[in-house]
Amino acid sequence: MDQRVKKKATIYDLSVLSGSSPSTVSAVLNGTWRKRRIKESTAETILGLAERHQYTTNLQARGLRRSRSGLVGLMLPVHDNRYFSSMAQTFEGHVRSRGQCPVVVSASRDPEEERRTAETLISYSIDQLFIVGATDPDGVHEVCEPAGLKHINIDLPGAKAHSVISDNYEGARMLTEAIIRHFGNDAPLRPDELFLFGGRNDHASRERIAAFHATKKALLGADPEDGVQSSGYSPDITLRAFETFYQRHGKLPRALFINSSINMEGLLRFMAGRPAEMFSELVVGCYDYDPFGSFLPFPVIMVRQNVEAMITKAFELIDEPPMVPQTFLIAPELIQPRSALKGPLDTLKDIA
Amino acid sequence: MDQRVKKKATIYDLSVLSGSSPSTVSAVLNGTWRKRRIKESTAETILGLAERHQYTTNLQARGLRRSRSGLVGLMLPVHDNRYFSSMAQTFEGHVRSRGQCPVVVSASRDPEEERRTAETLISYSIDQLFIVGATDPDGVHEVCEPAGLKHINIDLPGAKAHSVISDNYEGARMLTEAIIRHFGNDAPLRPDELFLFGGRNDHASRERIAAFHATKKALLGADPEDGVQSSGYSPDITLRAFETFYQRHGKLPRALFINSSINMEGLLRFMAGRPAEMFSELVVGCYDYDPFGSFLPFPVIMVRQNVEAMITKAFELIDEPPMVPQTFLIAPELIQPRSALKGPLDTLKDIA
DNA sequence: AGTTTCTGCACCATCGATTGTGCAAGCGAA
DNA sequence: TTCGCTTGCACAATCGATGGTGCAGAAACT
Repeated sequence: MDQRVKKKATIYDLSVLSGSSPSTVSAVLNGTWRKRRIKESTAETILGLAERHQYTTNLQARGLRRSRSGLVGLMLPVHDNRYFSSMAQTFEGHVRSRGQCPVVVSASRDPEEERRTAETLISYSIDQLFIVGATDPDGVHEVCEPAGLKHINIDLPGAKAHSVISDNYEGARMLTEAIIRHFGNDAPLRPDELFLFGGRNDHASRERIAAFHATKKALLGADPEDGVQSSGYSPDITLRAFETFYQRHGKLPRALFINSSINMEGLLRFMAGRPAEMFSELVVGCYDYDPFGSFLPFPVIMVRQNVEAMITKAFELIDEPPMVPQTFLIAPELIQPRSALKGPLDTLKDIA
Repeated sequence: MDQRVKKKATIYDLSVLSGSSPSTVSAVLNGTWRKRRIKESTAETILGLAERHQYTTNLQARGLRRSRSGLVGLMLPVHDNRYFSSMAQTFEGHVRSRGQCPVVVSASRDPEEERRTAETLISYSIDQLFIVGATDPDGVHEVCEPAGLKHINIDLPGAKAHSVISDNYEGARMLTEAIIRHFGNDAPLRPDELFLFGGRNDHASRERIAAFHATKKALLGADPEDGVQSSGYSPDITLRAFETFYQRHGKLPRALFINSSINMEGLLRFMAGRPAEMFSELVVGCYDYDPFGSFLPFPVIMVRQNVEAMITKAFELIDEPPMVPQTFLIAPELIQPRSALKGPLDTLKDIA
């Protein structure tokens, strides 16, 4: 009946089998046949044959002809992190519901890699590109623009394309305030007891650091110079920052503002092998939400960025972009310690 | 100089500009020009023009002609989980180092979606497909086989394609033993104080459950019937399982074997809003490693599956597959509480 | 000088689908 | 009967790159 090891059926095969021309077959299979005034019975015949012979469209051929592919790209800094992986999860849902195919790749926060990755995706004629947390969004823009690829920045803004980012200043303000207030009036926090770890010189870090400074000053009346330890987005560099701090001061601060969950992993590394009691008085604020991180043995106040809202807004913008590049802020949410929130996985059905 | 809004340069454009034929241009650009005895100076001219005009290969056209795409697919159940996201991260590294383009998609543990996703990827002529944790690996195989697509199962085995999975039995044995031994001899664990939560009727769960039973019997001398609460791979169903248990017994077990980090999130949800003291005596073993999970306020012994080894083995197998489908076991590793291990992100460079 | 062997490249079919255009047959109206 | 409109489809160019084949001219050899 069917050919077994044979190659896949094409419209030409179906054309021979049905006695119609390839163009007719094509029209029937891609749904434009009514517009082309193909008889219903002809269509049925062809659809039947397609079914029987397991026809599937060669999307590379279609893409070549149409010069688009049905692929929608998401470029992440990294996969292995709950913030970005929830981004990927949410993104996939949106893309699928539009009948397109999501493609998720990471570019390691390397500007060079970011551009190469964008170029590769362009070579596959992807239809849209969502650029998350790029180190050099405008560099990616320079690649997308001449190719006519619609793109949008998420999480870290660029100057040349629309951006949807979380309101880092407000989030960091809330977080700093929550950390300070957590101590109450019995043993109030002193300005030199609250430090920020993590971050580099990107827009998000700058905003967060600015809010951190401002809020400390506003609520604690002062803000020593050395309150910020940049340590990039690397657990190990953050670990070393903690070790250095510890060597110098003989202890950790009473309170920490940690710039991201990746930096928080640096704290974990610092904790490993040291006695749990060393951290029993610690209060931590972490910009990013991780369900497990929320249940550590000390209070961890977290900021959850509203991924769903960011992605939704990004789709809106990419569909009908305003004339001039704008940046949209999405309000993040303060999460109290010991909170287990629902995430994108909760929309999937599962069986026991 | 350059055209700005103009379409992308093609080999035909370069052909005109250089005075060579398209096939010569093609050969030069794809590196086969020595084989075709193209003069070095001709090649240089063309490469210069390509550079100047920002030529990039249209990979859909190449893919159509060659009937492969340079894309390598990874199909995950979900993104938003450290096990799978580390899989994605590791996979990307391997694919990139081979000069190909990784494509990561998730299929929600839905057999139907899994097959559809495979079909879509096939339509793009992907070169290889790595199928991770599929609910119906053989269903996916049925789709890949006739298309001649090389594929391999990871994490959950199939009968029809090679599989690389973690040694679930041994992992669960170690984990169960570690949980039991954690109690020492002062207040040794009774068989009815250790319960397993999570899992469904898949190969991994079955192995783990079998090892759980066997080890309980071996070390504790008995194993009550109701020691296992399946709750799929869903935090919410797991939450309900804990609630039900709690209602029935008025307390949690002293010790828990949790089938995966996703189920562990169900425990988090149970913890949320309940006093921390309720869990102060708890000992948990979790099959899966999550750095934050390792530092919860009670001892959490984890099993880390060796993702790097699994991916490496999978690439070996997909490159030169043995004749008959085989399943390869990769030893997982027992992780003591409060461990912050390095992960795939640590291979990336970062700046502070 | 005549023949063979290289060099260096051009020609052209091909991958599979899309889409603008053209045209024959059928039908109704004049 | 003839004109004109509609119906239903076929034709053929096209998207961009690839690779088998063939062929001129130069070089090497007898």
